[in-house]
Amino acid sequence: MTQKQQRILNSALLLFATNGYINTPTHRIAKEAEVSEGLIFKHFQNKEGLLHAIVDFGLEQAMGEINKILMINDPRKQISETIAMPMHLINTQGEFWRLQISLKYQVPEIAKKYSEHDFFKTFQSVITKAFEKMGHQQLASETSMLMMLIKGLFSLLPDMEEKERPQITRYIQSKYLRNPIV
Amino acid sequence: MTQKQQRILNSALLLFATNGYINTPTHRIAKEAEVSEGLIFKHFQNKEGLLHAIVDFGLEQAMGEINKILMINDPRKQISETIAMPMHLINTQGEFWRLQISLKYQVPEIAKKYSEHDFFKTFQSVITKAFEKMGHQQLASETSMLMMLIKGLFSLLPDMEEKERPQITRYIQSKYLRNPIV
DNA sequence: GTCTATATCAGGATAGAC
DNA sequence: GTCTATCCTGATATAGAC
Repeated sequence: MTQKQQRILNSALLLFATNGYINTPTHRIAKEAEVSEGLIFKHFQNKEGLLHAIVDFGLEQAMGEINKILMINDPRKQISETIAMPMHLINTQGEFWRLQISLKYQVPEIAKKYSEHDFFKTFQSVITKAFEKMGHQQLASETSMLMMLIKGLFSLLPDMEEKERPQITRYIQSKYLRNPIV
Repeated sequence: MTQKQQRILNSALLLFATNGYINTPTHRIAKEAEVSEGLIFKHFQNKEGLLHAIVDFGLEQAMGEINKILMINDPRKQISETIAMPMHLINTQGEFWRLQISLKYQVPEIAKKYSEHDFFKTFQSVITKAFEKMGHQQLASETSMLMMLIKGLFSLLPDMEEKERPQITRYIQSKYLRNPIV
């Protein structure tokens, strides 16, 4: 990975996250990264290749976080940490998650492909197993309900000030753990 | 409003909602509506004009719903109905709200402009006034919290089956009304 | 690895006839 | 009001030199 390659990735992530993938022409990325436009294509084949490089890297980083949760024993603690995950990820990889969320509306096919990524699969399985340990009845519906709420967090949090994020996160945690949904 | 004008609006709404505004070329709309491409521009000046026509109409319809809530006396009932609003709107104007939600990620400037629309202003003022009547202390933060949750519903519900939508709606209603957030 | 120059093409928009 | 033909621009992508 050369210096310029790195610069391209950084600039692209920033621009994609800010203005959207579709609304970011490659010449804009080149300008921002101070490289020639052609270089982008030499390194990443095409614009979509560039996007993939960014997303793959971002999800790989995020995997680290989810693996931490996997190692927790107390299932209630696991659920609680899972609910806090969107906040943690958005606090640490803000641009990436902004981009990630926008993909669904910009390049649905690609977003769909990534929704099958290990990261999201593990996310879901952590929840299911935790609920199982807690002895919940309707595993499937409990799980999908919580997944929904978490999706909601992913789309809400990026628009909030960082210091406001814990409030809604704690809200979901407390209300959810107090009496889960039937 | 001629027949063909109507057909253009219908087709555009459907395509915009399904594939996104940016990903829908005007010739595709023309084909779907079975009119010539030029006609779109004669009637709506440009692609953006077409979008405005669609959104203005959609929001006007939605205003009717919010006005119903305005006439309710019991503030708790008002809050409860407000939380149910995303579900009602998405059930009745599904395509339009799919589009509306996607705009933020597709044409941010336009989405921003519409976020100042009467519809959203009224929405917010209904909540504030209801909380006021209920004697809440931190009006501003209570209101913005609920607005957040409602935004979340708007982005979640379109992806759920219609019959699953009441569940999460009722969840928010019950949990929220039982003990609102501090 | 990197740049410059250029090909290609799709999509938005206009002109003019009917 | 409506259609056909056409223009024009901006964006992706390639070629070839260094």
